[in-house]
Amino acid sequence: MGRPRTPLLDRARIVDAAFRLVDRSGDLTIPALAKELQVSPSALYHHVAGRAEIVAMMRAELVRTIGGRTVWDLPWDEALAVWARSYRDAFAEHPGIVRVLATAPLSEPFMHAMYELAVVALEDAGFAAADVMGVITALESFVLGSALDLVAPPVMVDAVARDAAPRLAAALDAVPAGRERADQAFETGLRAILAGYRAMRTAPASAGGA
Amino acid sequence: MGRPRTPLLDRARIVDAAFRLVDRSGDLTIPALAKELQVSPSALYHHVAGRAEIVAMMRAELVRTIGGRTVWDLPWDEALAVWARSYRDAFAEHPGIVRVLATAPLSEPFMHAMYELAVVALEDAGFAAADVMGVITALESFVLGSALDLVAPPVMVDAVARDAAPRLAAALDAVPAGRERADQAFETGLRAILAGYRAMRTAPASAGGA
DNA sequence: GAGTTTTATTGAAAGTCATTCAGTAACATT
DNA sequence: AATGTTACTGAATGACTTTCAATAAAACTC
Repeated sequence: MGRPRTPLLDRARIVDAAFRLVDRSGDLTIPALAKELQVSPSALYHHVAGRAEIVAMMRAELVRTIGGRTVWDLPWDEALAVWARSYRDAFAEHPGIVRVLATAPLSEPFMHAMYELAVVALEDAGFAAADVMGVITALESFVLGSALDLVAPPVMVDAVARDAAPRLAAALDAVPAGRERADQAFETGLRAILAGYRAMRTAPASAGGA
Repeated sequence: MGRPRTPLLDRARIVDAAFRLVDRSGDLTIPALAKELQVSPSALYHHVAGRAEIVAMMRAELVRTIGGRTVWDLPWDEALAVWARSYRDAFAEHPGIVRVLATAPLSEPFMHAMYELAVVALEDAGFAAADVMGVITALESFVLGSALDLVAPPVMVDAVARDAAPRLAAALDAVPAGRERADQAFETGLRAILAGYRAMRTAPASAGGA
């Protein structure tokens, strides 16, 4: 009892353990986290405001690793591709974190630096000022949706459903299983979006109802 | 006490109340749902197996409304656009349901009929068999990500951050707020993806859709 | 270096939530 | 009318987040 000779906790150790826990169990609870850290649950509250703050710190850590991997000096479309891939990879490295984050996502001050770089790169590449945020947001939505897809249960077509949906069954047979399936879909979508963006840049479409 | 003269609950009334609750509070708890239905929490367990089943029923209801709205007789790209918009609209009509569903999404037998129609339409339009599922999945990922974006807190750039991220601040000023912002980003991304898909398509199997 | 304040932990407790189960009274069947 | 079934209630369990007084070591003050 009482204060330990050397501190058992700090914010870094808490986030690390939180990642370990989520990667292992797919869930984040205070009792489990305290156990992982060999500490009583209430001890955590001297270092973080609560569970929500731990989640926010994990999100920040994730964003940090994304931002660090992207090189905005590349041509804009290559830079966007690198950005999207490392964004999704960051989720793929921690499967199960999507479930924890999906309920209150992103748009933290941490994102500002990253967004700033993206805005500059796209405007310098010739995108209309009014379009830039839409371009970034749409790509980010695709990335987040693809991260969800990564952890979604696979579409199963059993023997019964095969009769009702033969073409679907055949289309699924033509595709690999598991992670590779999700990777292919992601690359397909990424290529399509960037192709569309290239066309939009030369012939700018003011998004909206026009 | 005892059995009521006329039944207070059935599965339909439970789902309805669950939608009302989620639309109002953004959350789904058994006590709140029971209160909405003027019933004790334990009464619900005579009609559904548990909270997870209520969520599954809400998901099924959502999928039902999506499938009914799409017309696959249109040219493939228009059909895909209608499908994506009604998919997202279904979420937009129940903001807050994304949070409840995001942790275990879709790919139910309910989706099979819809997928089957999409596969047929795309293959008839000239997409390679190996590409079709990727095309559908990528678009679906974009739709789900956009649904998440719909309920995400807006990116705020306060006075301090304005200095650190001036171009981001300007780009945000060039864009409307709230729902319209999300709608614009969605339309931007949808147009880009479809443009990319058009370029990817090899050649129409036969002139014009059935 | 003795006394005081600050700090990092524990353990108990309150308030929520999902779920189960024994009781109860109306309905349905014979 | 007797019996069984059905649809509810209320109490209870175990898990969760969070708060707070108590404790003892560390850090500071003089």
